Formats: sequence, structure tokens, C-alpha cells
Amino acid sequence: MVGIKEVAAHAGVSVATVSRVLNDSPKVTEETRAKVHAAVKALRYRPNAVARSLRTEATHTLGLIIGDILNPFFAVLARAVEDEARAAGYTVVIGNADERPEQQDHYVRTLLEQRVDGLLICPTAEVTPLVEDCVAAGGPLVFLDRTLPGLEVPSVRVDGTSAIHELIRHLHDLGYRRIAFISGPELLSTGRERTQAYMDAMRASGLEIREEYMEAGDFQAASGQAIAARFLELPEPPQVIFAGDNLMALGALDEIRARGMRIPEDVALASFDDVAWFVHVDPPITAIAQPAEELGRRAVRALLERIEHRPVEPVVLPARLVTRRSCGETGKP
Amino acid sequence: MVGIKEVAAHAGVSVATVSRVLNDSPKVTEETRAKVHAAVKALRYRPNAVARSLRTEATHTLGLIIGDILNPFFAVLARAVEDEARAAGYTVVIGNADERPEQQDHYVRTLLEQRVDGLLICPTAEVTPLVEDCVAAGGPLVFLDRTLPGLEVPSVRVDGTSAIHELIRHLHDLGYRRIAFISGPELLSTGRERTQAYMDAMRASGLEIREEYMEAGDFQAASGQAIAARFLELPEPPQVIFAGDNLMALGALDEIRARGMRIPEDVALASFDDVAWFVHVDPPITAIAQPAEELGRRAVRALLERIEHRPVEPVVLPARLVTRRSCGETGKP
DNA sequence: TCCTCCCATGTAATCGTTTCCATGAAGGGA
DNA sequence: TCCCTTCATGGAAACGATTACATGGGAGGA
Repeated sequence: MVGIKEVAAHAGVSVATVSRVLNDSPKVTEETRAKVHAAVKALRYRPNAVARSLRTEATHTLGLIIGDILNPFFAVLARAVEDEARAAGYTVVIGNADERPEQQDHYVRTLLEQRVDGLLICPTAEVTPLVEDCVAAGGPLVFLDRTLPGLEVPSVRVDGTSAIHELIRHLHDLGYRRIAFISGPELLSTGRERTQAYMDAMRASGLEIREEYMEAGDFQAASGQAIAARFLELPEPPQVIFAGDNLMALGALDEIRARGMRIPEDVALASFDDVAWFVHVDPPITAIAQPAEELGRRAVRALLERIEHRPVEPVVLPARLVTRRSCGETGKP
Repeated sequence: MVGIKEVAAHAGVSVATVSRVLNDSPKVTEETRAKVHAAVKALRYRPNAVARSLRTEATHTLGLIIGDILNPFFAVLARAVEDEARAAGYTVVIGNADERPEQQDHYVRTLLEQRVDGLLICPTAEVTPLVEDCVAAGGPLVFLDRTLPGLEVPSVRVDGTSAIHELIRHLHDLGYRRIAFISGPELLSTGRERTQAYMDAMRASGLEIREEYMEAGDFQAASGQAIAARFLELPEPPQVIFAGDNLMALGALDEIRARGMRIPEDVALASFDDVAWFVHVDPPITAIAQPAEELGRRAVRALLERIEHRPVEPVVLPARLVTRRSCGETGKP
């Protein structure tokens, strides 16, 4: 492949001059600049970013490690991160941890070796030694969506607490009393937060928190289905099933349908985390919408601040309740 | 950051030896190997992939340029590509062209500069000069899902023709005669192919191809909605709307719902390209399923063959008709 | 006319690896 | 005992860019 040397030879100048032209340094004659550009075009020269990065110690690349690209929430997040990063002149390398700590570690390792300029992680479950190292090493790192306890890392996340309170109030107002919750993994900050908010909100509305109306899934559809099944088998089944994320809501929906039950007449359904097609399901599903794009954009901005050694304070965005027909009549007092 | 030199000093050996240990070359004593590993661990050494790539001329990275990560079809594709690539020791950099030629070019340029070992492109519309260059330069390149005319590039794609014939036959058997088609952009090979197959299949079933029952969208939801609206406004509206991709099907679904029409009683709906939530819509939507995972995996394999300079023949996978309730009673003769 | 200053340009070191080649010690066969 | 072979190890040259520093020519002032 043609390098800067060939360009220099073709243009009759030194490699230094070519480099200056390419980085449009001001100290170069208009004439030589033209010659170099001509040579670049003639030889179809493409700068070698690898060599440049080696010398400049910057790759203009960000790493993003997410739970699962097939989850629409993460897809939207990834898309937003990419857009914002591109606007700032960065490329994003996405790693799919698939919610597995070892795969998360695989990507942390790979991305560190690739010398990404910064790392955005939606941490999966545990504090792995690698992540700890990474924090200790002080490389630019920002936690996205989720946080890990005990680590001094800036984070950009959504707080769903008030939206969950709103949802429970809404359900209470509609006359529902027996509200079950399919929670997420205890190991994830988002899982813990939503569970806590559910319990607080139930108490706040004067509703009873029943042991058998709470069970933890793994944020995947299958667990939502299984748990919904158990709820519906109870001697006194819940009137509402509230799922802790969109995939478990999907699983619950399948289970309810499979039993030939009607929504919301036989059982109502709500989801934390709204996705585009919830509108198209029959009935449309009441959900708590997270500002995923905003989240992604803010995360990139925070990371860039860290990269430039500016102080960065944590970002917490609010979620929003979107009421639809899956919980019965809305819009009526 | 600590480099190979520090490791060498700490272990009391030369950099050459450290390098040999890291690449586990056989010609190294068990004893020195141990010393080096100890030093690596003690110093928390991380190999610098940038420097390594510069020297070895290989980045172990593949580029993937897709239309839009928010389209579930591409999300599944991207996921499969990543999985297969990781299994082969490669990292994938995903570029979101957003169906815009200039953004596609942005990624082609960036990825070439990053010296990816190979490039997987779902080409957007036009043959841009950059892509032409890229082909001329002979860098490992494979077209995925879509192809570009007149370029000698191996491709891995789905042929939906027979599935479309099957669909039209199915609709004909159910008694439908007026079948409208929301086609994709003429500029995309997939768009052209599906349109051609629709027309052929209509003729094969002895059905009339009516000018007003064909209109091209842009593979995005909004266009599907607008075109469905026009179809439904016709003096003699179609009995079935067949959308050329999942997003346009979604748009059409919205339009039909907005008009308070019932599916399939008032108008039936079918989609090229099946997505997970089609099952959960009411009624579930008849669709032509593409083997997206298989497509992604085969594309990576083909690309790796090209990288290793082995001959690679084009791959064409069949699509499959999945009948559901949106086109009326199925499973009955 | 000559000195000085400026500024465009060139030379060469450098980034962290890999890898070719040299080196020297050890071992074995004669 | 000596020489040849084998093999682990080290020295140093790449890879392709950036950049500090050197250089030289031209212009302008005295």
C-alpha cells in the first residue's frame, strides 16, 4: 500500500512536508500544498491510522460495551452513541457482552489493547478484576445505564424511581390492588433500583407487598414468560403484571396470550422500558419510557470530557410513564 | 503505559524474548517463559495492538457497514457477524450508513484508514467512487444482503424470489385477487429483486398487475404508511397489502389501524422480512423470513476466505414464507 | 553590500512491536 | 579433545506516520 514516502517522492517534497499538508499545518506554501494534494489523489493515498495512532497515542476511537444489541433499548443507545461520537470525530467499536461477565471482560481486554481513547460500559453484573484494573489504571471510563457499587467511576443513567411511583399510583387509581412485579437481576443496579422503587411505591399507595408477587428474572424474554406463568397459577393471581424490562414484558405477554387470557380484562400488563412496537401490539402496552438517545449522547459527552481531563459530574435522567390500553381505560379520571 | 521494554527489563531478558513468549513461539525455555509471564502480571502489561498491527500489517478487525442498526433485520445480522468474527479472533467495527451514500462513504474511508483486514458492506443505493476505488484496490470486500451491479465483488445474500412466488400463490389460494405491493427503492438490488419477483409471481398466478397497486417506498416506516394510505384511497382498493420490508409493513399496519379497518377482514397484510414481534401483533403478520443469522455467519466466513486468498464463490440463501393470521385462515385447504 | 531574521522545508528520532540475523553455549559424534 | 550442530537468546532494523530541530534561501534594513 502506498505510504507517505511515495507521496513525498511523487510530489518532490519531503515526508515532513506531506505530513504537514495532511494535518493542514499553516506553515506550508499554497503551491506545495497543491502539489501534495495532487500526488495524494494521483496515488490514491490513504493515511495509515495505525501508524498515526502509534505516534500520536490517540486512536480517535471509543469502545462501547453493551448487554445485547438485539434488545431494542441497547440498539437505540448504541445508535445514539455512534451518532454523537461521529459528530465529534470518533469511531465507535461496539462490544456485545451478551450479559456474560466473561464476554464483557473479553471486550474490555480487547478494547484496551486496541488503545481506544475511552470506554463506555453498561456493566454486566459483577465487578470483574479486569474492570477494577481498568478503573485503577485511570483510563477514561464511564458507566452507562448501569453502575457498579464501590467504584469511583462517573456514570450516566436513568432514574426510573419517580416514574415507577407514578405507574403504581396510576394503577391504584384505576382500581388495581394486586400488582405483581417481575424484577431484574439483583446484581444489576437497574434491577435493584426498580425493585426498590416498586416496593416503596406500593407502600406509598398503601398497597400490600406480597412475597409471591415478586420474582427476579434475568431481563430475557424466557424468564418473563416463566415467572408470569407462576404468577397466573397462584390461588389468588395478580390483577396486574409489571415487568422490569421490555423483553420480560414480551415473555409475559406471550404467556398471557397462550393461556387465552384477555388484556387488560383478565390481567393487565405494564413494562419498564418502552420500545417502538409496544404501540402496535394489541392492546398497546403501558410502559415507562427511558430517554435512550439522550442517555447515549450524554454518555459520549461525559466520556469526551473525561478524555480531555475536564471534571465530569454524574448524569441522571428521568424516565416517563406512557399509559396505554394494556392497563385499562386511560385518560379518564 | 508500560511496554514490552519494561517487561523485558523486569524479567531480565531481551524484548525479542518477551515478544516470543507473548506470541508463544516454541523456541523459548519453560523457565524464561515463566519469568516473562511473571513480569507481565507484575507490571499489568497490556500488549499494544496498534504497534503490533503496524508491524504485522494485520489488525484482526473487520468492518461492517449496514443500513440501520435500528432495523431489526440489520441488528440480527450485525449480531451474527460479531459472533462469528469473535469466534475467529476478529473484532468488528460497525458503521451505520443510515441508508445515506455519503455516510456509507464516510465509513468506508474511516475503516480503510484504520486498515481493517476486511470489509463487509450492505451497499446503500449507489456505486460511489470510493467503493469503486476500494474494489479496484482489491482489498478484501464482500457485499452483504445487497449487491451492486457491474462490480466484481463476491456477495452473500438472500433470494426471496421463490418465497414471494409462494406467498402470491398462498394469497391466490385464499381467494385474494387484488394484491398491492409497496416496493423498495429501485436503486437497491433487494428492492429490484422483490419487485421483479412480485410481478412474475402475479403473472404466474394469472393475476393482473395494476399500475396503481405498485409504489416504491424507501424501506422506512413513514413511506409504508403514506403508500398504504394511497392504496386504501383508491376507488377499488386492494384486498392485500404486501410490504417490501418490515418497516414499511409497520407503517402500513399503522395506517390500516388508524382508519379503523380490520385485518384481514377489511384488508390483509403481508411483509417481506420477518421480525420477532410480528408474532405479538394482533393479528400476527404473515411474512417472508430471511435467514439473517445464517447470512451474517456466511458473510464472515466468505470474507475470511478472501482475506486468506482462497477463492470464494457467491452465497445465495433462500427465504421462507411464514403464514400467520394477517392474511386470513391458514392451514386450511 | 552585508547582516539578520523569518519561514518554508528537510533530516532524523521516535512510538511499541515483530522478526531477521548473529552469537554463544551446550551437547554429541568421531 | 575438537568440531559441528542445535537452539535459546539478544541486537537491531523495520512498519508509517509525527514532530523537534536543523538548514538554507530570500527579503529587508542599515
